[in-house]
Amino acid sequence: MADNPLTPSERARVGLWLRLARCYNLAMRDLRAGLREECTMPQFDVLAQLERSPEGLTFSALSEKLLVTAGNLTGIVDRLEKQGLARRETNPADRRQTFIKLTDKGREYCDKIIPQHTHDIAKLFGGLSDNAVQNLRADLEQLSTMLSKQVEHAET
Amino acid sequence: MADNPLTPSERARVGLWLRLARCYNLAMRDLRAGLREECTMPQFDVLAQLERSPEGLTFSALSEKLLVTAGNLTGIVDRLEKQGLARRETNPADRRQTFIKLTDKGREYCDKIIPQHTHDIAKLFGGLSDNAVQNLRADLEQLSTMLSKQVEHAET
DNA sequence: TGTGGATACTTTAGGTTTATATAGTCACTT
DNA sequence: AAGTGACTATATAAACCTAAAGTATCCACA
Repeated sequence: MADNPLTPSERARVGLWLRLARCYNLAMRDLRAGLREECTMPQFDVLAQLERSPEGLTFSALSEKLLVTAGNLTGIVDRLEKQGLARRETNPADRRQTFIKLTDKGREYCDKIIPQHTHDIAKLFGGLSDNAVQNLRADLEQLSTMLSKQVEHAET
Repeated sequence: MADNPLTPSERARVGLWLRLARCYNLAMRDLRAGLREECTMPQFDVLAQLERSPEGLTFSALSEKLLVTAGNLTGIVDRLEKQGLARRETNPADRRQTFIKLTDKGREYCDKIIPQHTHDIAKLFGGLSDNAVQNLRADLEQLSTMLSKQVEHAET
């Protein structure tokens, strides 16, 4: 059994990561249950992005925003298309690209489901004071930009 | 287009959730890459739990700790068993229960891979000061207990 | 001694995710 | 004008994940 020079500083960072993951999973579980019977979480994420971009979004744009691989989006968009909520539209100027857009039905659907989901989120985090929310939000904003840099740097 | 009474307070909570999810996904992506070729993240999570419990863990205990459904664990443990890293052991006192334990090979494997993963985490979060880590860790701890209560309460 | 209810794991069906491979398209170079 | 390399979307296999239904076991109580 190799004696393991685990410094307090390392231990604290592991603890940070475990708690971050736990919060994410707890919230995810609750919010998924709120959407159930409506649509899946990844499908909702795509719809919510499309709703903000009436001009449509390409697979790569969605991929960056949602931190999901483009290969993955193929299937999600397939299912949204099958439900009549979204549609593909090839870019005539660059036939490699495909714009994904909401259908009218998809837009109606968003008008219903986005406020509902927003309400679920507000309720789930309702136990925090507005002040605590502001602080945590700012800290996580800072953390996410740090992580972006870190990951980007590690790739090179 | 229904005009949408989205209060600043709600908006802030949605922002908190989006940033939490973004941090989780960024970190997950990086840490998964560090484990690749070794084992998958869910398999690692199970191994790390087993390593702390030499007496073994039941599916339900693992399910609670990892926030993963028991049905899901069946497959993960199957794969660990196939790799010779873990084994099932029926509880003679209650034959409904199964203890999952590390094999010797599994223990050796953990001795190697856990410190490596710990190092990856420490490096990924290395950009934060020890102080910032402590604060964020405490805030997330508080958030996770609040979410647990909230979810539990919602179930009733 | 049954019998009903609870518990523990497995199974099934539908989705999601990653990694990898493939093919079409475009821009730029030679 | 053809070739190279990069970008975009798709296809596939293996793993993961949830919810819900199914099976075996245990326990309390009549």
